[in-house]
Amino acid sequence: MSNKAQTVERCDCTVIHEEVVNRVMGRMPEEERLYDLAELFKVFGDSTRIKILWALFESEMCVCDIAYLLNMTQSAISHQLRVLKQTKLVKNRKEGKIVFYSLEDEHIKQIFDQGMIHISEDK
Amino acid sequence: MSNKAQTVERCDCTVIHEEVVNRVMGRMPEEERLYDLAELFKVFGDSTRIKILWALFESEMCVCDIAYLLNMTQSAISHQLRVLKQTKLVKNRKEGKIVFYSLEDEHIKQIFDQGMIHISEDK
DNA sequence: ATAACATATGAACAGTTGCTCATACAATCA
DNA sequence: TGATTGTATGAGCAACTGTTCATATGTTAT
Repeated sequence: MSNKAQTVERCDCTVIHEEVVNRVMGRMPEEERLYDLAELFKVFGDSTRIKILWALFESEMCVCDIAYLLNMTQSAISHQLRVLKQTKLVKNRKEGKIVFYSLEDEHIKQIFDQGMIHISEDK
Repeated sequence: MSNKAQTVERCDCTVIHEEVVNRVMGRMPEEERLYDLAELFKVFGDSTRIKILWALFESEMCVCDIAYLLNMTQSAISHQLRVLKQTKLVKNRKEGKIVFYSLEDEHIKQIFDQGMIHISEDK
């Protein structure tokens, strides 16, 4: 509605192709959804977390094993697992003092596979 | 090979499930590919860049129009377009003083769609 | 030429991120 | 009980990121 009025002052140049802008504006997803999408990708945008998730594609693992596998500190892994848990990408299960982490949603693999395809297409 | 020897000193705890670790280790993609994947997602991990790309799904646009559409500074958009160009996600075409940006690879949309599906599944 | 406009770019700054280190917590075992 | 082991967590920090601001570049119009 008054989207246009809101946006005028920030852009320091003239709108050149108003029809295009209006059409695209009408087809953009909600601001909040795009923000959430960016937040999801932000979580994927760290190689430690990518490695953890990829490891969990194969099997549930405890913190110690993941740390060993990735050649990293238990603390570093634990911190990252917390991030992954907060964003509902992994869940955990306790067995004595050992905590096993696994994927919350196997769907993630498809996103990674799509990403891999993109990377492979680069020359 | 000597992967195991290499990694021993960093992990400050005992490996508990050696069979699991070894199996997973054997099935992990190359370090570099996982790094590249993280780099790709890192680019997607910013809502400004997500918005720009989503806009370009619809139509090629010039810098000014994108800035207006997203209610942001021309400079901010220009900086982000540079990032997207460097990572080969967008290309541009010059027409007089106007520079039109468009997607380098329509494939990206599929990654975004997968991400959107994941977000929607959250309660 | 000079002015106007679209875009690019470098410096600077605030905010964020991922790790380390020390330590706390929790479960098991002696 | 105390010692050991697996995990979690807070503080601190160096590195990075995204924006703003000022200015440069390049094109068109007068």
